Amino acid sequence: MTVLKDVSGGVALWRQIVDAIRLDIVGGKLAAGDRLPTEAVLAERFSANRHTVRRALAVLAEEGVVGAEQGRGTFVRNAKRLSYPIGKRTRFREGLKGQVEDFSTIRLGHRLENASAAAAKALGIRAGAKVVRVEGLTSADGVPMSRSTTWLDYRRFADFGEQLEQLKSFTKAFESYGIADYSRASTRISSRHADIEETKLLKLVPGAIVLVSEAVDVDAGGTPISYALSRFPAERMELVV
Amino acid sequence: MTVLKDVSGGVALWRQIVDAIRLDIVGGKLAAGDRLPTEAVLAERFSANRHTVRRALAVLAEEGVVGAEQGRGTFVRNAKRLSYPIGKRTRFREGLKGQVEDFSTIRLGHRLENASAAAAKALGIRAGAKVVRVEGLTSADGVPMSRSTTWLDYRRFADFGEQLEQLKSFTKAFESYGIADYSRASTRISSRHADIEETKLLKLVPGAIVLVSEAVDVDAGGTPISYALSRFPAERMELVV
DNA sequence: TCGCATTTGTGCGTATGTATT
DNA sequence: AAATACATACGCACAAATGCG
Repeated sequence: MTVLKDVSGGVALWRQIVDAIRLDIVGGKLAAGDRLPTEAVLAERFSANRHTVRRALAVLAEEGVVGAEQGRGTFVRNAKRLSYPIGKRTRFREGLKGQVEDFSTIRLGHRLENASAAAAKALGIRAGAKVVRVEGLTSADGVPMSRSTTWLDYRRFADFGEQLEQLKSFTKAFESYGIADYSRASTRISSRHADIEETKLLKLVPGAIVLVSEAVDVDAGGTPISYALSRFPAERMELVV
Repeated sequence: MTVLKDVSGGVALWRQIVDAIRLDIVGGKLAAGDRLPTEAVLAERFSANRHTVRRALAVLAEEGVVGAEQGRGTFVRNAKRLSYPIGKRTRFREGLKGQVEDFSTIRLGHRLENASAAAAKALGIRAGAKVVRVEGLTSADGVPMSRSTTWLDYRRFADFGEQLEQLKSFTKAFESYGIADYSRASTRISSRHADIEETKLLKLVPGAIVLVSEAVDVDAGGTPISYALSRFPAERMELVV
């Protein structure tokens, strides 16, 4: 067996520092206009060299999150983060109202496929049964906020993809099938590094973290109608229960 | 201003491969006993050299997630992940019942400190006010599952640390202050890389991802009683709403 | 205006990690 | 297994801008 002497975890220190500082900022510990601790102090805090801290700050400056001023310090420039509420009656658009000006969802297409074990279990059908798969990408004020994939039982929602493209809204598409109301049955939240496709579509740097929500919606009678897998950039969103 | 030509995201390729394969396993695409694609195929899939893939597999083997057998292939050994329920009446122990045999929490001590802006806001007190800070580490079947820090208003819960050490349970400690019932007011979920302390205590590889839950509990009258920050290893846990 | 401490900006040398061939 | 190229991280030194007395 290969012995791994490796003590670094394959994630560069500067990136961990980027994540830590950004979390302090978007999490509210540091407000817009606040001065960050000096590079020397940050280096001490993260047990890193000042160069390494400077690299992290350079990344954040590139993003517009902080700005350095020679002789004065480094300051927080932009501190906003979106909160996405999760609950019984979660609706994407309503949830983010008031937080953003503009809001848009791009439909990335739909197709028929055979249900995975996870999708089948969630929808209460047998694995391998035909399901409609719908892909979408949602942006707020031009910044990608969510990459989602939704599966629906083909027997009940054969033309869901077309309905959705026409009606532009899940709520309305469900209405066209006689579902006046629906609610969230369960949401499972996990987290991982973004894959290549997500990195590109969500405009992330490789190695960024995504929050993954696995949601099952049910109609008024409690029957599962959709199984959705949404990926949120952890650096831009937090989920609120 | 320093120009960042860097296009890599500070995450080593072998680690991205580790994460991707582990995701297939804990996500259900690969079940226990399944044979992984050959190293050559994986190398092709990730656009990496076979050396790099072998390194990733070595890490997963070290974790016990996969095992390589010469001449036969590499197989999935262990595929389980725990689910932690979040809701109005979340209690840690009850939530994980049935999923684990043994369950233990180590109290890592407590102390007095001045409330951070976040803690103060959550507890409805002024920033800088005295708060009790309690540290804990919870393990299931000997595997660390959660590292948590809880803050409480000193004026109401001066001896909470001592009570907790004696009574061994938050619920009972709250009872000793006359709080027969409490419930979850809000939970915010975010995600980031584990810091050094978390890496050590949760027995993670450096660079691993933690799910961070910021929870506020309130008494029957709706008054905030505690503000807790829990960190879960994303590779071992998921949160269920 | 000057001096001084603080803080960011820059250069260079070295060691180790990463990834490929 | 070895050789190569590049990224990461550190240590030290010094320059440049700022703010204060």
